[in-house]
Amino acid sequence: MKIATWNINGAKARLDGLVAWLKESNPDIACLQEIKSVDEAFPRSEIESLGYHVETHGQKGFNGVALLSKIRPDEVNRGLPGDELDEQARFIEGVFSVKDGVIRVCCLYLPNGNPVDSEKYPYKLSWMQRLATFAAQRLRLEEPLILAGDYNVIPEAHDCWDVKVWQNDALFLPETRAAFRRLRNLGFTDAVRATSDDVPLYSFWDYQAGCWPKNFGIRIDHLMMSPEAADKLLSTSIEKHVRSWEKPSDHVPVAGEFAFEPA
DNA sequence: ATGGTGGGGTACCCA
Repeated sequence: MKIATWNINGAKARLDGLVAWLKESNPDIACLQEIKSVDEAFPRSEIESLGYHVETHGQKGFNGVALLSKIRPDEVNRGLPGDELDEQARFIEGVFSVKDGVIRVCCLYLPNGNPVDSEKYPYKLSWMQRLATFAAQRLRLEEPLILAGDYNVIPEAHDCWDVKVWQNDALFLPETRAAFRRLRNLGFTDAVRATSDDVPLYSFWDYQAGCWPKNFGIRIDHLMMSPEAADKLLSTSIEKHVRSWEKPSDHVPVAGEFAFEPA
């Protein structure tokens, strides 16, 4: 079973690429971020016609997440718990039946946090605290759980092309990386690093200043796995070629192949 | 060189 995450940077603008990617990559579950669409305007029928169930948590103008799946979710939850006043659409969770039980997949779009001297950085850190609290609660279920999404976190120095450029950025500040490590220390494993050495690997290349042709990238899109999910991980892929497609997103899909069987 | 590009939606916000 293939589970993928992709920040598509606008569902309507990226529909052709999304359809092409679903046909080519054929994920069983796809977590999309930055759909930049309200639920009613999401291009649902085009995706359903490819055999996917579509669940969205949309918002006007920016943010918004979607969960596409070949198997119908048994349960769907929208919004990260812990702050009822937070109206930003950044989180959707689905529970799916598989052969030996269930898997739980959360699609998240973590706040960027820049500029760091604005209210946006404390919002990012509090969102990460809420995520850790939620994740710790979910771990007690002892289920295969995958927290997939655009974390807007560069975990380590080798996850960016030049530390000097990123050292004061909200994506790499010590407090940001410490909050990400807290997830790891709870028991979550980064799927890509579970299947690679500490070599530079990127999932995002800025549109500006020729970052893509120069390979000036960062790795900020992650699949974090509970122990029960990590036990089933077979392989991962960063689908880098998608960045060369026409009208690309600035992110590429990141996927994990898992030894879960359909129910 | 304080730039550069792109989506959303129609004046700026967000990344």
